[in-house]
Amino acid sequence: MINVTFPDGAVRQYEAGVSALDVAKSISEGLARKVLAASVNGQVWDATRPINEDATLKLLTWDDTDGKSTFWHSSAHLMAEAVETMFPGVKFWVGPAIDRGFYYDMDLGGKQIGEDDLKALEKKMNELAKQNNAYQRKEIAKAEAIKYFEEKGDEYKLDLLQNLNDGEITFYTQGQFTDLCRGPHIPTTGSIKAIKLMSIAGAYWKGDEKNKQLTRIYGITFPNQKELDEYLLMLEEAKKRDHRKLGKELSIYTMDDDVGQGLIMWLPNGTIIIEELEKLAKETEAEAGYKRVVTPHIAKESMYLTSGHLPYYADSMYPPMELEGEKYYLRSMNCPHHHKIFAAEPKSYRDLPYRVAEYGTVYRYEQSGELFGLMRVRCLHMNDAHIYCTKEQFAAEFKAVNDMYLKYFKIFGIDKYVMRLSLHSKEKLGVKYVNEPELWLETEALVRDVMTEAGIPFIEVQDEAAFYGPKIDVQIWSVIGREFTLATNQVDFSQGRSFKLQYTTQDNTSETPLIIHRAPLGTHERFIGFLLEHYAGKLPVWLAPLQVKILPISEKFIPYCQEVQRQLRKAGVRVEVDERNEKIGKKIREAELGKVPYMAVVGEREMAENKLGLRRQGKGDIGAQAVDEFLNMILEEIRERKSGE
RNA sequence: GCCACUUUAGCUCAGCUGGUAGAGCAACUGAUUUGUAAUCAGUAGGUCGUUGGUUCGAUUCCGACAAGUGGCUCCA
Repeated sequence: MINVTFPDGAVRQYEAGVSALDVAKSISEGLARKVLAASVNGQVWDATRPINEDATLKLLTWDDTDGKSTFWHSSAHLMAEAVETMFPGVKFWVGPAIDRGFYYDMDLGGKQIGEDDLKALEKKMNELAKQNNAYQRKEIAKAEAIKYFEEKGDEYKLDLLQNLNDGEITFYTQGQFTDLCRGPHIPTTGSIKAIKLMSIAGAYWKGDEKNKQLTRIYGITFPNQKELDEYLLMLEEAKKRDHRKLGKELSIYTMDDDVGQGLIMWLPNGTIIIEELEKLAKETEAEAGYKRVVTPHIAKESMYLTSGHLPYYADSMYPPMELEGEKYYLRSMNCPHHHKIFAAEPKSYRDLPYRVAEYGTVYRYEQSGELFGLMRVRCLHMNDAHIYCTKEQFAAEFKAVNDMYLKYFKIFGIDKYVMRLSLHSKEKLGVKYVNEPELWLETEALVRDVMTEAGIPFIEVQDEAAFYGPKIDVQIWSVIGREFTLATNQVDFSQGRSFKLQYTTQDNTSETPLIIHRAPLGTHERFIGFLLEHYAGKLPVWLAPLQVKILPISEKFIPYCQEVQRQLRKAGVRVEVDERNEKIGKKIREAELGKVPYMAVVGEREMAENKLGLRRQGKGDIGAQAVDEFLNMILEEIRERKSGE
């Protein structure tokens, strides 16, 4: 007999060799039907795998993250079985569970598949699921495994086997399909009741674009149809707040084939948002001791050789223009110009920290397939600044930048993000990163310490640094789940030396400053794209392109409305009168759909009492108010940059 | 850049197996002068992304190119 300890601390005795599924059955049949996998001594196991020793046991169901991912991983195998049935000779690479569903990468031997194939595969998967086949685990010797896949001619699984040893190799079989897999899996295919194959994509083998491209099929499954329907509905809802849709509906920006891919033209509404953001940045930066500068969008090749952009970043730059025997590049970053500003006049330690800020326009030649609405474009406006400081000043300056983020995030109510310490990768020194192994480690430690001391939670990721140093990136997600860096705070130990930037110390010697590159508001493009989604288009009053819409009940009240408009405009409020010959219901509806924060209905009563019949977007009628009373209220809301709800 | 898909009026979308296109909203005109999420009527608007090919005939079939979308690689 063995002792099985449950999450609540209860201990029950079972015969050795009992499976988690048996345990579940001993509790209730209903529970047994729901069990997908089990956590045995903290490891996720097949629910059917025998437990031979004392163990702590947690039964995993659809409600557990590990239960879901086991379910999805098993679904990937089910899909593979369907694929193999329909396309004999297919070779498989890997098929993991992901945040939402699963995928499987495969080599279809040059065969192209399309959406019709997905439908056929779904149908096949449903048939196979109904067979209710068991997922059977088998431990297997390496030699035998190699033999199996050699006979099958599957070089991908053979590649996987290279890194595995005897004793850690298992095969899983369900129905007619056998796969090299560490598991675990759900007990039987029958619990997969609702299946949706989402898309086909190319995926480079091992994620390297020099390798062959495999076919990847994404799918998702659920234990019942209702949850699948809900999931698909949720995706539909998310699309409604997609910044590309809102950007069009609210006339924020436009693009044009004749202008070029990834080149945003900001319409008047979008431009208002830009100007408000810049106002916020300029106020904040002035307060924090930054000086503003303005620099050109191009520079000669020589500067980008000095900066390291041409050796390390050339792929992301537009090709040069030649004139008068010189090559000029459109800039992809503002830093070199700012370094020249630093170098323009001699600096002493008394001038440091020297902080220069510019809403800098940069151009990046992003590959066409990477462009994405406002989030990934080829011309961007960065909330850029560079801080030149001594080593001693670094920690305080770096922290001050982090505080600036947090201050901004509070204003915008941004709370779903991850701070990421992006480190270099040793293998790519001299290729992607400047070749200074010691300095990398030193500055990475410096940043790590600042973050730890400030008590700001962060994660560390290899091979994500800038070419000139490590950075803290703030990661956010678009409504369709794509991850982006919203803001960034970077250390640069390299360009100061390349540009021979120096300051005179107290001892009258020369030192090279450390440089911080920072963009707490990221770029206008990505930040506004993010804000549109974050607010679902319902921007707070201070950012709203149109803040108040005055809606006359009939044309008799237009002169009064225009007078109110004059008053509000004089105070700096963005206001318009809906003078159209329409009924009030329609004017309200359109203002609501246009996401105008305040609507002022004006009829006989309001005009007689010098009032406005107010509505708040999304909330409906909030009662009548005197014009100056309303003006004071909205001015305060704007001044305080209140977030609305 | 690579894989898959999409592209019809300003917007959202119909258009079965090839016989040169339709709706709703928006726009314009007129009527109505309106009290908290769509007043009624009329008018105008499209060489069906571009370009080759197949065909008596192409929005429809095939190819190329462009842009967009979902991924991969890459990134603020």
